[in-house]
Amino acid sequence: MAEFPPLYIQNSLTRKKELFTPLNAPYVGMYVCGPTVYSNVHLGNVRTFLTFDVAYRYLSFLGYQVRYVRNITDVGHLTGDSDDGEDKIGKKARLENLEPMEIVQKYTNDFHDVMRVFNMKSPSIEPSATGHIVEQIEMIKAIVDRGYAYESNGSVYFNVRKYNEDHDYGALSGRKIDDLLNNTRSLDGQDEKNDPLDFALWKKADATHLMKWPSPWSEGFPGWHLECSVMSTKYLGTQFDIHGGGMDLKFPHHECEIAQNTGATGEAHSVRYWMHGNMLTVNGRKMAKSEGNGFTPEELITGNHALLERGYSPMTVRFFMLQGHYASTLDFSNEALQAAEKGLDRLMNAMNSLDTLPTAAIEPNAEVDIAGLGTRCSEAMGDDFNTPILISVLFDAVKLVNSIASDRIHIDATQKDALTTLLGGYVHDVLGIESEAPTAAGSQEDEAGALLDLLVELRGNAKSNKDWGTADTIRDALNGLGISIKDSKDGSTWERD
RNA sequence: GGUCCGAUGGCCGAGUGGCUAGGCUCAGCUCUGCAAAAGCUGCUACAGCGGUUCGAAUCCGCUUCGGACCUCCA
Repeated sequence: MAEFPPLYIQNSLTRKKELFTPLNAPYVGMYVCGPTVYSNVHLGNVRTFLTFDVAYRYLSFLGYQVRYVRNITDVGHLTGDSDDGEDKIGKKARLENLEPMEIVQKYTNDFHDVMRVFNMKSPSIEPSATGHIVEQIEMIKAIVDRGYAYESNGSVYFNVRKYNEDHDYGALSGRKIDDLLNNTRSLDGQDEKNDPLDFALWKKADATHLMKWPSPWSEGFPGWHLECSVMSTKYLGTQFDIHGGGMDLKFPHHECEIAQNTGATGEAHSVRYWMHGNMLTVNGRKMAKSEGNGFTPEELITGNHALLERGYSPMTVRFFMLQGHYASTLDFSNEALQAAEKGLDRLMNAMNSLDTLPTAAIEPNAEVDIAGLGTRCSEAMGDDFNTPILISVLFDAVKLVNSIASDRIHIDATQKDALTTLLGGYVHDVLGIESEAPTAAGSQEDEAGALLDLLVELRGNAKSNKDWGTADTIRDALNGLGISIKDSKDGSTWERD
């Protein structure tokens, strides 16, 4: 690890960029709030998971052994904060006429498909809320024992005011409890709570409720915020390194999480670095289902959506998102996607030409500095995972590769290896960018490739005979099939558009 | 209403006191039978007003516009 520059992370809790020092190097614990599986994920969700996928990849790249925990929320997420708020899963089950666990399975499968399509690494552990009901009940007991929660009509609520006397409720989100109180809207059906600020740890279920479990207080279900406190503690301990999630979870979800953990143990902040990914916007507004401006990855790929001029590949979208920093809002537009598509194409062409790069036995250019490129790459990532800067350095490498390929610059075999390792490491391992394989099956692809090679060879012969008509006929016909020909001094090559 | 954040060239998007971000687009040139690809060159911007400073896109103040959170949200 010594050869890499230090890693700095913007910590939402302290609002400072801090040197990252793991609690127990070389181990790193990272918890990320996963999806509530009651509907298809949209592109905005994808952005957050991409942010932490890259963090996971880079930490691993640095040599850390990362335990990456990302939960599945399959119970407890209510449609509103009032007492008659319905569980999102239960509601969807009613609407789709399915068992709640069928809903959970259906959308969990969808989520995993999407993660795969965008080349996200699987987390080390993917726990679900329903699998940890016992632990959640235990944590509620601990919080009650410490006096920070109370029972009311079979439900249990967290006592925010009492907690705030001993600790700082609002430390993460920068809120003052009195401001919160003054600005809390009056919601119906909050009679059970002593204070509008209090939030549910356990909710008593009515007779029609589909998902419920026995507890010391009632047949019911856990509150939404509780699962993350419980599962992060169970798999990463009461203190761990990184906690991530979307910006919109900062309050109240993460604030409540801190309160629960602190309330249950008496120990202050259990998370050392809080990271929050910013929102994907459309025409300046947050992409959200309620706005009707969200689209699913499938719509994105097919282009079958009013906002999309045409389809874009998952890698194009991945690359597009990585060209912005995770902490900034990123505005979606067709123009930006198309620009990213071309840029990615240029990057991947350079990657593909690495194998055939010529190496000169003599006089490699002195100014070629592969190690320097590598330093700039790791410095960029070390500065709060600054992928846009990393990509700008990678394009310098692309320029170098192209110059070598066209004999303008010479390198030796050692430098070629270093360049190949560098690009492979940052493009594939860190950024998770892969070439998008043609859809054709392998053997057919081989056959087609052989035919294309033959056509290119025939065209080469025609060119040698200055038979431009034949040469252009072949080129134009292939262009019509979506295959372009590139001529160079050493001959011609083909590639699919 | 409260809290916080943002405004960068034709477009997207980094950068936070002096030094070329990068990608895409556009124009010219080189190479090439032509084209494509590639390379080179050019287009050199920081919402407005005021202040601090030898020097500000970058710090401070005000103004305008936009957004997020405060309710479920990645």
